[in-house]
Amino acid sequence: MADESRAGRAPSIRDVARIAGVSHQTVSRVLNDHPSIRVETRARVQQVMDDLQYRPNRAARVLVTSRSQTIGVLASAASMYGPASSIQALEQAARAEGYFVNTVNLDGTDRDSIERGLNHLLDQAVEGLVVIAPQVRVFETFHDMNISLPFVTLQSTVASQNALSVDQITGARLATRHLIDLGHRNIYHLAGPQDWIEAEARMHGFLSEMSDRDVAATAPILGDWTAEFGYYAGRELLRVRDFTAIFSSNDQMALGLIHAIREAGLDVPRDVSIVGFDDIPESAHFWPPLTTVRQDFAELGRRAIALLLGTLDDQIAGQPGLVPDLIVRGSTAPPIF
Amino acid sequence: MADESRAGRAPSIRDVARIAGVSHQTVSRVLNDHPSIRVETRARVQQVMDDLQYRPNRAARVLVTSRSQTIGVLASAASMYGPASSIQALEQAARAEGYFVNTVNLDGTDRDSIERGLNHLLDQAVEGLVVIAPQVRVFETFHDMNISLPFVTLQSTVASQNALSVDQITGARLATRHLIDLGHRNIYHLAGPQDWIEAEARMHGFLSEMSDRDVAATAPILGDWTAEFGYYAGRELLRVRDFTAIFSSNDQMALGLIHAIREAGLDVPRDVSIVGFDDIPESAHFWPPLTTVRQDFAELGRRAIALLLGTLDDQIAGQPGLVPDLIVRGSTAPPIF
DNA sequence: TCTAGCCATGTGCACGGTCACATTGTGATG
DNA sequence: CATCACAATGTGACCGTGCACATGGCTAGA
Repeated sequence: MADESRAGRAPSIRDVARIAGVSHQTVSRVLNDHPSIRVETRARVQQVMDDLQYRPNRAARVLVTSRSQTIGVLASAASMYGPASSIQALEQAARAEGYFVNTVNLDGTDRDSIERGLNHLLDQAVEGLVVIAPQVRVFETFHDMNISLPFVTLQSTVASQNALSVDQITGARLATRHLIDLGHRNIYHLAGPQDWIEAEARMHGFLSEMSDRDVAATAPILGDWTAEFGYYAGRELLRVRDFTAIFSSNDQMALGLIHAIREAGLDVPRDVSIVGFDDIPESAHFWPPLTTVRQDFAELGRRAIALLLGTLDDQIAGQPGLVPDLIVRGSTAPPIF
Repeated sequence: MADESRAGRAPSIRDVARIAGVSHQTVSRVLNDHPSIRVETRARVQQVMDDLQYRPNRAARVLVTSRSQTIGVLASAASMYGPASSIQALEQAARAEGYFVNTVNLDGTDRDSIERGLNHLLDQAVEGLVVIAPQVRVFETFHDMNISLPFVTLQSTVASQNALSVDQITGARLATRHLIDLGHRNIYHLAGPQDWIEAEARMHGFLSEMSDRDVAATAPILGDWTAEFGYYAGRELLRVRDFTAIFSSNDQMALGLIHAIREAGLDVPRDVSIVGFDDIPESAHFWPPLTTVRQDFAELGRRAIALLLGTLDDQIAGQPGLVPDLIVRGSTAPPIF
């Protein structure tokens, strides 16, 4: 019937060309801002494109150029505060550079899940990869796959060209030092899951600082990041009350700890001092407001894109990495003797 | 040099065909599980594909079929607890149905941002859209664009075929009723931003319930969802202490309120009862544990996919929508007279 | 034995762009 | 005035798949 485009297919470059009375190549040139086009011609073609509501077919373009202008993000634990913040910032940074971002949430840490996610991204012909692999397992599995694409890993605290992270050891040391400086000598550490790279780094930082200051440390407790776990761990710890401070590996567990402590009729920070990690937005309004270690997740995301796109200035590149800050609030105080 | 594939291009269906000694179409059949292929042939082709590490070119496939097997998610506020939970569940559900998911985080609520995000998804030839549009503005702007694609909107409390949401009004009524039943008569409502659909619905639910029970209501306070705001609003409210309970439109603001109340030397729930909304995982460990309204965000995400793919059983389709639950914990008690 | 019908496979084109190269016309230069 | 460079445009092939249709062989029924 209509002579425009048949079979429900969207108008193509050739439809535009025919109506505008030019060759398909000229239309392509308009599309790509080629300099050698008469203003008048460009305008006419543009007009037809608007009339037809023409939109270039990305698949066709990707097919011939093998370039997608897309960066893939492989994220595990994407709903946690840190990763979520990084992703958001990263997406914005990428967009500013003219790139698209495709995010895949892994549904597990097993090799299969990772492969599935990776395949999805490779199918999209992504040109680079940002891997948020906070778990050892994901990190290693990913590396084993030896990808030929340029990629950057986030939150993995590994001395490497393309691994970006906030210095967890320093952060943990800061937290621990703060407690020691306040006079605490019996300090527990509620760590994250064993298979999380950053959890291990924080634990390491804690133990190093304790040892450097000649304070005896008990074995850290391995948690699962949830407030729930912090609560039960707190209850357990309170059965033998042989500590005056706890350094929790994240804010949620710290919240659970405080809950347990207070439920036992004790006070934070009078009876027990608590330090968290991450500085989630809620921490400032816990009761008491939580002393914690702040990491700049957004900056991490931005740097990932900069590194990936190679637009990293020497200035930033020369920096030793992101350093976290200790935010002292109300959950820490000197111990009572 | 090598006779395999030239110019760094990945091996194609034809490379596989040549080496396996069949036509490219036969390879295509193996790829698509066509029934009429001799087992032996299939095995041989499969072997070559493995050897070459062949992976089908999605762009080519999309180009010819105009089907992408991809669902687009247009998300605003994707880092908030609700949307994030829905997205994660939705992604999993889609994957189970053999679909991929592409998520775009809007970087603003203006028309331009929405258009950019939408264009990105359309470029990917998505076959359906899930729009997480909790703000009025996003919701309306999106509808104005009258998309020809099938789509579902989430979190928008609108009576419509393709708008899915938890019943906010009921939720707000539940919270309010709980407070009234406890004996409270001076109840404030700390609402969400005016331009959020669900904030308005909750406010509406609050006012309706108050009016139904003949309890006079003061004008709600318009917040911004943050604990920070809740804190300052609390401080402000406490200057004239003319209430015994506050229903906060989300848990974060409730946290801020509790902070302010406690800082003023008062107790929750003895002096003031607080009810939140959402039941974020931390709420159970606030001090006191927060009475709040739980919404099943994950189910919402799953239903979005089911609705979009039309696999929704009549049973579910007939249901009136998701109903939230009141979770009574420690932040509410009868008022002191 | 002939033929219909199905199985297994092959041939050629279409999808919607980009790229390399060809073809004009035009003004500057010697 | 011939030559040349360049601007503006056109032509045809190609990217890697899937689809429609063709082909040949084999089996079963008339």
